[in-house]
Amino acid sequence: MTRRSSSVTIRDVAKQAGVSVATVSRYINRNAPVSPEVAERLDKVMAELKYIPHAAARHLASRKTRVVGLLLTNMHNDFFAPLLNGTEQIVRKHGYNLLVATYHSDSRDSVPPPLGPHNTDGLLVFADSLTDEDLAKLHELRFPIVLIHRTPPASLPLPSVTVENKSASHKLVEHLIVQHGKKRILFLRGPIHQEDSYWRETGYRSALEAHGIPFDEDLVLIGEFERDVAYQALNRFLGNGRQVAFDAVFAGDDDAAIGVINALTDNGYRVPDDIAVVGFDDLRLSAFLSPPLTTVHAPTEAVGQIAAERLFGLLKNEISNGITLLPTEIIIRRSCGCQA
Amino acid sequence: MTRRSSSVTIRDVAKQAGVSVATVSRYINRNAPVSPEVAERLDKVMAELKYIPHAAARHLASRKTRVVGLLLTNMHNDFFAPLLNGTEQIVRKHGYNLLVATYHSDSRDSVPPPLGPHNTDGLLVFADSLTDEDLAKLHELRFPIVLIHRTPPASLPLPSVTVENKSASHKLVEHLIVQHGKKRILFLRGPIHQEDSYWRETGYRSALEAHGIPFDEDLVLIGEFERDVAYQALNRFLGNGRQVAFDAVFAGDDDAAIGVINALTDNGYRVPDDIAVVGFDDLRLSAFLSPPLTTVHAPTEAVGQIAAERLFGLLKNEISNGITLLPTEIIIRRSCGCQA
DNA sequence: TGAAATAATGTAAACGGTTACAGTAACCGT
DNA sequence: ACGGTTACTGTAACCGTTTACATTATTTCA
Repeated sequence: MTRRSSSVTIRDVAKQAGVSVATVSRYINRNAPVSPEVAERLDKVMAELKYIPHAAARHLASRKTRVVGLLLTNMHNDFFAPLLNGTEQIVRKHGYNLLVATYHSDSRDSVPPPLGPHNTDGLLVFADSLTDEDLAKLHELRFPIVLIHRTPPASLPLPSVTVENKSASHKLVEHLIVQHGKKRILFLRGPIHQEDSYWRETGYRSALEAHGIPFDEDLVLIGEFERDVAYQALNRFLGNGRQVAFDAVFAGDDDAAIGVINALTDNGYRVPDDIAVVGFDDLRLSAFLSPPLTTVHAPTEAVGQIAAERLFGLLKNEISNGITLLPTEIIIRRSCGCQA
Repeated sequence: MTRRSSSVTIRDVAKQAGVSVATVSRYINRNAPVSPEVAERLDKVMAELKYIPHAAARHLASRKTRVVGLLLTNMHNDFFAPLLNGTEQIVRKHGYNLLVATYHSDSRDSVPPPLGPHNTDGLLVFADSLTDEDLAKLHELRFPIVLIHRTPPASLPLPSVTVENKSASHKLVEHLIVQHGKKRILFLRGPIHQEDSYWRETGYRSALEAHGIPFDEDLVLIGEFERDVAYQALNRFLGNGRQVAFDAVFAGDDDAAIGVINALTDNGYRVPDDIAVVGFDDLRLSAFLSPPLTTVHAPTEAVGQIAAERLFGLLKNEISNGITLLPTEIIIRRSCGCQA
C-alpha cells in the first residue's frame, strides 16, 4: 500500500467489480453499452466504496471541466443576488458547477483573469469585467462566452443578453417632465465605459431634448451605480453652498437612488415633495423603500437564466449569436411624486 | 504535430526557454530557487507564449485545487449577497477561486453534494445545507470545513462562525413589550432544523416569559425567512375571519418582515400604528424601508470574511476549532413604533 | 452460410502538470 | 584541503481519468 491518497479510484472500483477501468469509465459516463450484470455489479461496488470520480483527473483527460464561470465587476450590490440566483439555477439544472469571481480594470495589474479556458468550459461575462482584447483573445481560442449587460465589440459575434435601457430611461425621465413638471433633473452617471450607463444617459438626454429642455453638464454627477458614491456625490453637490438648482433626480440605478434619498433627507429635503427621485433596476426591495421607489423593472434573474441557457447552447455547439434584449418596464410608485 | 489541444503547455515553455519542465514548474510555484538568467528567460517566454497553467493538470498532480466551495441552501434572498461578497473578497485575496452551489434535503435524492474533496480544497457550509452525517463523513476524510450559521454537531470539532441570535431576539421582543406595551406578539418561525430559527424562537420565548406573557402556539406561523412564505402565511392568518388577536410581529428575519408588512398593509393595517413589526439581519436596505425596519444588525459580510479566513487557516494546517460568535445589536427604527 | 455489423470488454497511451531522486558545481568552515 | 552545505538543474514516475485501438463473441442479412 504505497498510495498517497486515501481516496478510492476508478481502479479500485474496477478491481472490486472484476472489470477493466475502461468499462467503469464507460458506465459512469454512459457513453458505451455495458452488460446489465456488469452495470448492476458496478452500482453496488461504487456505492459500497463511496466512489466519487476525481474531477481534476476527469477534466484533464476529457478536457471538459463541467464548470462554467461567472465573471462580475463586483458583488457589493443587491443587483447581483438575482443574477447569481438565476445563473446558478440553470447551471445546477445542467449538472455543472459555478465558479464566481470578480475582475476589473483595477485588479488587472498584469494579473490574468481568474476564469478562463484553464478552469472552465465557458464564461458568463458581466459588463466590462473583461476588455475587448480579453474577449477577442478568448474568442480566438473558440472559448464559449456569453455577455451579460454588454453587447459584443464590433466584429466579435458573441451572444449577449442584456436589458432595454434607453427607451425605459427616456420614458422615466419623460414621466418626471410631463407628469410632474420637472425641468432641472439631476442625473447620476454610472460607471464610465459600462453600457447601461451609456444608454441610460442617452435616454435621459433624449427625453430632455424631446421636451425642449437643454442638457446641462452641471446636472450630471458621478453615481457609479453605488449607494455610497451617490450619497457622497450628492452631499458634496448640496454642500456647495449653492441654491437648489434642481427639482428631480434620475439616480441611474436603485442602489444609487438609495444614496440619493439618504443624502437628500440628511440635507433637509423631502422626497418626493421637494425633490423627486427615480432609479433603475427595481431591486427586490425597491417597492418597500420609503418612499416606494419609482423605477424601471429589469428582469435580472431572467437575464442570469437566459444567459446561462445560451451558454449551454454554445457548449452543445448550437451556434447562437446575436443579442437578446429583454424588455423593461417603468414602475410608477411614490418617489416621483405620484400617489400610486 | 499530433497534439489534440491547441493550448500551450509547460513543455512548450521549457523547450522554448531551453530548460526542463521541472525548472519551469519550480519557477512558477516559487518553491525552489532558479537562477536569475533563467527566471528572466522564463518570464519572457511565458509572456510570449501566453502560457497559463492548466488548472486540472495542476490539481491532479499536486492534489490541491486552489478552489474553495461555498454551499448554500438557496440564494433567493438578499441576505446572501453580503455573505458571498465577504467570502469572495477573502478567497480572491488568497489567490483561490470560489465555487458556489446550493444543496438541500430536497435536492438530496441520492445525489451527492456538488462540492467536496473531489473538486475543492475546503468547504464553507451554510446552515443545514449538509446533514450531520455528510459532515461526519467529510470530517473523517480530514476534509477542511467551516460551518456558517450553524454550530458543529456533537463530537465533531468543526470550526464555526455564526451570529448571536438569542439574546438579540430577546432584547428585540422585550423592546416591543416594554417600550410599546405589546402583549400578543406573533412570531414567524424560520426553516425548521435551522439554528437561527431555533435561537430566535428561544429568545422570543424567553422574553415573553421574563415578562409574564404566556407562550401561545397559535401565535406562531411559518415564515421560513422568506418574503413570500411570510406574506402568504400572514394573509391566511388574517383571512381566517378571526378578530385581530395580535398587536406586533417578530418576523424572524428582515425578508419575512417585508412580507409581513406587505400583508398587513394589503389587509388595511397600518405599520406601526396598528401593528408593530420587527425583523432580524438588517439587510442593506432595511433602513430604507417604509417604515424603516427595527431589527437586529447581523454582520453578514464579516461572517463571510471570517469564515473564509478560518478556512484558509485550516488549509495551512493551523488547527483552529471552536465557534466564533459574532455580536449582534438591536437597531431601533420606526417599524416598532419608535420615532427614532 | 459467410461477410459485415454490433455488442461488450480490455490494454495502454495520453492529458499537463508536480516532485522524488539524483547529480553537478560553487562555497563554507576548520 | 576536504567533507558538508547550498544553489541550481534534469529525468522520469506519478496523479486518476478518458479514449483510440484492438479483440472476441454474437447478430444480422443478402
